[in-house]
Amino acid sequence: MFDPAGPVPDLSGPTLRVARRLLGAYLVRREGDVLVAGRIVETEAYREDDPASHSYRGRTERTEPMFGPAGLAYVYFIYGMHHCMNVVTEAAGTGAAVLLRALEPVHGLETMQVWSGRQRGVANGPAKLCQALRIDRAFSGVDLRHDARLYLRAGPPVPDAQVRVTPRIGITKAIEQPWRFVVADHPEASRP
DNA sequence: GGAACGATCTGC
DNA sequence: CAGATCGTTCCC
Repeated sequence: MFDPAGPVPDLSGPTLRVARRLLGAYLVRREGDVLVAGRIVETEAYREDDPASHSYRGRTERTEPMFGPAGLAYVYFIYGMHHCMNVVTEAAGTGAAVLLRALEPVHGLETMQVWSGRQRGVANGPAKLCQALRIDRAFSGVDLRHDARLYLRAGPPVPDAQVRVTPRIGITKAIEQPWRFVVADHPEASRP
């Protein structure tokens, strides 16, 4: 089980390695007395030299957090109705991040069910996990290492034998890059 | 000012 | 596989 006062995960190093390393870490959401947490089981890496990345064409108001220090949140609004959340990586000045695509609920499942309006599969998708944790653009730019309402905590590392690497999902550029990381055979992953 | 598009999800 | 639905970006 996650420790709400435990250490922050190691977010240093290249984006691909951070995306891999974030598997098994906990994303925690606190709203007043309510605490909700999920274990990260699916991620995707987005680098600055990557045509599929929002940072590829330089800084904009929306993507500004991507160019901040590792550990910031980058949350964007997509398709007129969904939010997706990233963990920013690399040194300040470099635009890169890791998209969180699925969580395994580990605390506050009932709250996630209410917040997401679902009974099952509350966080098995990038937009669904934002619903389950009530994350929206207001959180873009917060420091996930120190924020009181949304933060990361280290978890037991996931062994290599349990990690599957595949191309990223839902993009139209750089579709061949195997930059998606999934905990193998995990029921909460958005896809095998 | 306007148009095209999108790191999704659901339901047919 | 089409449709929802609107912020962001880019071009005029």
